[in-house]
Amino acid sequence: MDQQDEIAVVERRLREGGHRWTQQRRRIAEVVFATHEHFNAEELLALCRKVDRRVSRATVYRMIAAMEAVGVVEGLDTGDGSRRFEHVLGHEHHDHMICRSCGRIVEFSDAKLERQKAEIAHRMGFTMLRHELKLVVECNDLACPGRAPVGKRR
Amino acid sequence: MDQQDEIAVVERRLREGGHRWTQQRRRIAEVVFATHEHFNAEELLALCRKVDRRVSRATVYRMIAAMEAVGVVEGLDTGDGSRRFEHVLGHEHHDHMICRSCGRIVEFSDAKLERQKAEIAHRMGFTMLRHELKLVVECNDLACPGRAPVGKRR
DNA sequence: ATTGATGCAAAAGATTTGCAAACTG
DNA sequence: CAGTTTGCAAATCTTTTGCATCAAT
Repeated sequence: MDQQDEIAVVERRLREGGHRWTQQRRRIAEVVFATHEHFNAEELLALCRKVDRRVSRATVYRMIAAMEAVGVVEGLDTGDGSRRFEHVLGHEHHDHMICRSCGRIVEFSDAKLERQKAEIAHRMGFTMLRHELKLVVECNDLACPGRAPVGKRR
Repeated sequence: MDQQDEIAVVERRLREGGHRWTQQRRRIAEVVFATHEHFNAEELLALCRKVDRRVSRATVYRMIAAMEAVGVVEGLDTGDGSRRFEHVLGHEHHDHMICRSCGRIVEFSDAKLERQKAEIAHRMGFTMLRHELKLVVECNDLACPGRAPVGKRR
C-alpha cells in the first residue's frame, strides 16, 4: 500500500463516518503518511505549515482526534509531556521501547507477545480494542550512539 | 508488609537519596499507601488536605516525582488527560486493562508475559528499567456493571 | 547554622472550545 | 442552501517553577 492508497483510506473512513473531506484534512493526512517519525501535535502543525500556511493548530488537533477515532493513527505516551502519534496503516501492530539514555523510540513486534495479550483479555472476559506496550530501557554501549538524553523526562 | 512498614520504606529510600523527611511527605505517603485507587495529583492533593491543610499542590507534585524516582510509586497514562499513580510496594508487577465502556481500571498479571517482555528487551540489547502494558478493552455484559463512561476520554 | 523543602502565585505547556466566517456536499 | 469545518484567540487543565520563608539536620 503506497501513500496515495493510505490517504484514500483515510478519506474513505472519514467520509463513512459522516465527515467532510477538506483541503486541510488532506494536507494533514499527506504529511502524516509521509513521515515515519513519532510526531506530536506541534511538530505536525509545523510540518503542515511548511507546505500549506492555511493549516491551523486547532485543525491539526481535531484531525488527529478524527484519525485516531477511525483507527488510522495511534497515540503513545513517551513521557515527554505531549502525546506522540504514528500512522498505522499498512503495517502490523508493533510495540515501543523508549530509551532513557538517548531518547530513541525503538519499535519492535513479537508474535508470541501479541498472542499472549489477546488471550489474556479474552480469558478475563473483555474484548480488546487496542493495546500499548512500552518498555522503558537503557541502551548498552553497542546498541546506542551514546547521545545525551533528549527532551524533558518526567 | 503493612502500611507502617511501607511508609518506613519510603522514608528510608528518600533519606538514602539525600532527601529530608518532612511532615508533609509523611502525610502524603500515608495517604498514598492507604488508598488502593489509581489517583491523579489533584485527587491526592484533595485526600491529603482532608487530613492536613498544610499540604500544598506543589509539594504533592514534588513528592510524587520523588516517590517515582525511588520506585515506590508508578505512573500510568489512562488517557484521561492526567497521569494516574499507584503504590507498588509489597506486590509484584501488574499490568492494566482500561475499559472504555465503564472507565474501570482492571489489574492483571501474567508470569509468561513478564518473561517474554524481559526476554525481548534483552535480546535487542537493552536493559529494561520498567514497562507498562495497557490493554484498552470493552467489557462484555457479564464482566461489567454497565456503568456510564467515566471521565473524559481522548 | 545550613541547606533543602514548602507554599504561593505566576508561568509554562498542551489541548480544547466559542464563535463568526469559509467551505463542502 | 444547510450544515460542517476552519482559524483565531481565549479558556482550560495539568504540571512546573521562582522565590521568600520555614523547618530538618
